[in-house]
Amino acid sequence: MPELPEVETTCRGIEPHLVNQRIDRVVVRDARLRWRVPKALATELPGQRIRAVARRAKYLLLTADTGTVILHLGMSGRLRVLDATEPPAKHDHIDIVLTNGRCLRLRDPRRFGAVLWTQGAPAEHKLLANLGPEPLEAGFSGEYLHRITRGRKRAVRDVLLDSSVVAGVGNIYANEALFGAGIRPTRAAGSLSAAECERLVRAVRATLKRAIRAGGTTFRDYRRSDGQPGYFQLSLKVYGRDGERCRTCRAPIRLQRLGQRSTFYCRRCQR
DNA sequence: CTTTTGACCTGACAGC
DNA sequence: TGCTGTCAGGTCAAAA
Repeated sequence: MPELPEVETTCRGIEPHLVNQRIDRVVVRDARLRWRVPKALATELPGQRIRAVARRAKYLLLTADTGTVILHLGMSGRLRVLDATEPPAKHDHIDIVLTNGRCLRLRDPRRFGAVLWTQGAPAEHKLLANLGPEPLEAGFSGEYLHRITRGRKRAVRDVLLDSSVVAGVGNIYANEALFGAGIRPTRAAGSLSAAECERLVRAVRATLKRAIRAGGTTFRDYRRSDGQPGYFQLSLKVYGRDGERCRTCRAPIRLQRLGQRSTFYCRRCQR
């Protein structure tokens, strides 16, 4: 469900409600997420203050006094800040209850999400240690993409989804960025010229920025932390539009299976 | 080393 | 209405 723009939107939405607040208790109704939710969460956090809320790739990092909560929304996760007295619904697995009576509540029907606790530097945590550069930061450049794709036969779409290459790009935005750059998702990554890599990097950046500005994409059931939908789905050029006409050239958008997942492209605009 | 595949889950939706 | 099959925004671990 949530890709980088959705996680960023969530991060910005919850941050003002959490920073400098003190944690009263942590309620774990179901610990069976992707990895079992550690008991340390409920024993360590009460009494601590949340110092910062940040995002790295699709992970949210809640910095407390003695450690950091690492939170991933998986495919179906959603975070909201509401009154702690609000009765939990089905799939509302975890509450971080604040002393001001509010709480951060995680709902995750598919339980592909994760909530972990680390006392060390988050960047050195096993899950974060091998992440590539943030797509909106300088480390993700055309020169970088060109260099690391030399000799690679993988489809360029799959390279964009590889979090060790670039962090936080999912299937929707990979497809949208490839349309923006005029490159077919199925192209071998190693076949891209330096100019194409530069175009692709610019397209990834532009697509993500516009999606963040629109509050993310509500394709199925994503919601912002305040319950509002995102609006970027109105701007999608190819994703989910198979059979419909290309907004640029009117040719029908193609759906193709690439690996296990769908990819969408315009045969005329993307080469 | 690179690349592909299977696995983890529930819910929404299409088609019968 | 209800059954069955398919698909889904992620990503790790194991296999090829």
